Amino acid sequence: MEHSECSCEQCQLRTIFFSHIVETQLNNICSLKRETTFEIGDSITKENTPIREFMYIKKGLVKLSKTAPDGKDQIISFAKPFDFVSLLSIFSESKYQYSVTAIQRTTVCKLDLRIIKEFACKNALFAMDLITAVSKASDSIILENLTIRRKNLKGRVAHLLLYFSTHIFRSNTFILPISRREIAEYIGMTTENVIRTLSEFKKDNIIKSEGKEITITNMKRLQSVSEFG
Amino acid sequence: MEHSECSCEQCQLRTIFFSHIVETQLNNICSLKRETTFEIGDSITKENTPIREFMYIKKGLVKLSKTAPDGKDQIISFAKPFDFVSLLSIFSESKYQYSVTAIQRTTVCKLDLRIIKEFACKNALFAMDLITAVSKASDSIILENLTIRRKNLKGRVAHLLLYFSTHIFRSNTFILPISRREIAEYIGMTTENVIRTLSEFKKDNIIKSEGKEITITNMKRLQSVSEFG
DNA sequence: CGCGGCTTTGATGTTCATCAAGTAAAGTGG
DNA sequence: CCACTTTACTTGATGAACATCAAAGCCGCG
Repeated sequence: MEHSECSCEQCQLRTIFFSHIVETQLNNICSLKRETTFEIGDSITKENTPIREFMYIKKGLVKLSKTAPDGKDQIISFAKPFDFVSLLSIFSESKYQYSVTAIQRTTVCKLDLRIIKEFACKNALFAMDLITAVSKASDSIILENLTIRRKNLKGRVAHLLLYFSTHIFRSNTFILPISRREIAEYIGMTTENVIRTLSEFKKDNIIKSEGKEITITNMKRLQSVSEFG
Repeated sequence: MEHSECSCEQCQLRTIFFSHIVETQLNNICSLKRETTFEIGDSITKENTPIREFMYIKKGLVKLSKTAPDGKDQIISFAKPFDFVSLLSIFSESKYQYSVTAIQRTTVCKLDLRIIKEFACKNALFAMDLITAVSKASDSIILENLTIRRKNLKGRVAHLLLYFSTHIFRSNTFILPISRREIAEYIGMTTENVIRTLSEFKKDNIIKSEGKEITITNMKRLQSVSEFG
């Protein structure tokens, strides 16, 4: 974890997320921000710790997870910049319900949550922007979970590969930022069966893979497996 | 579906949900409300239809569901009064992502969504209340789904029985408001296996059941099945 | 270098879905 | 109101899908 600075003037989030905050107030907010960079595997927030900050991802990739009573992790979702993942329970709970962990080098901008709440209490349009963001973030998690639940093992693995290929990397070739075990924790299957499925995709020439490097060689086939599997 | 009226003066939701709206404005809002009563099985909202209204449940019980491309339904959650289920995607989407159906005689209060949005845009404290409600509603759905996913068949059925017993009816004896198939659609198993599990619970003297009437006779045992199963 | 974590494959067993068949209950039209 | 159709419920038999257990190779790291 390291601290760095990046100019607020060029921040794209500024126009998207704070569009209803006037310039003078915004500069005020920006002057209070703390920017932090997390390395792969670094914990950004931990479940059951108090929520004190409002955070957004400027760069990188994170996973959202929760540890079950038996010690096993469940991955809830992944988030990239503009996904505003830290919105999830910050307005309903005083403690994090989920952990957030960097799965790529990730830069996060933090603001004191009290300041954000104060602003929201005074600026209704900003509050409305927050509602929309919260609503979108939760909606996509709920929908994605439903989608995964109705697929079988192969369909789920195919779905995950397509998710990273189209949503995250926008390329047929990419470095999987997560381990086989993490895939399993996300799709709700065992590590062994995830590996078996990937091997099978490889044997059937649907993908090429070497370690974490994946190339989708037969996109149509993979899509069909995801849809009907 | 029938229309009726119930005095706003006694409405409990008034104090909870509209606590930051001044009396005169509130009376304004209340005068625009439309109250509707739905019978069991009646559709309250249908997925893919435009969202025009802000709704809250005053009485009864509903299920939230979505139809998969193959025609099979998935039940996302159940909601009782004060659960504000219609909050789910109304601020992020223009169409309902989910269907809401009455599983008990249910009374719903409807307000033009534009009016609510207008109020929220002017009244930041009200908007903050909305954020909290949206956040709570989605959080509990996401958490509940995670909880169910890590249980096996018996654990899931036990969990559902406990959910209705403790959350909804607050009694060891209750009339299940849903069919075996709906239980299956909620916990993600087949109808046959839900029935088999209930029969087994009955044989093991964990529950008594006759049709939809359920009595939990061995609560500790059922809790243990839910926890470890 | 050795240890632990990640990956891989195979063998085995359990859990659960599917298929089939029948009863009961509830809605439908003549 | 009764025959008819449909939907819900139930049980059993079978097989497929998936978890578990075991063993070994690989890689990074202290």
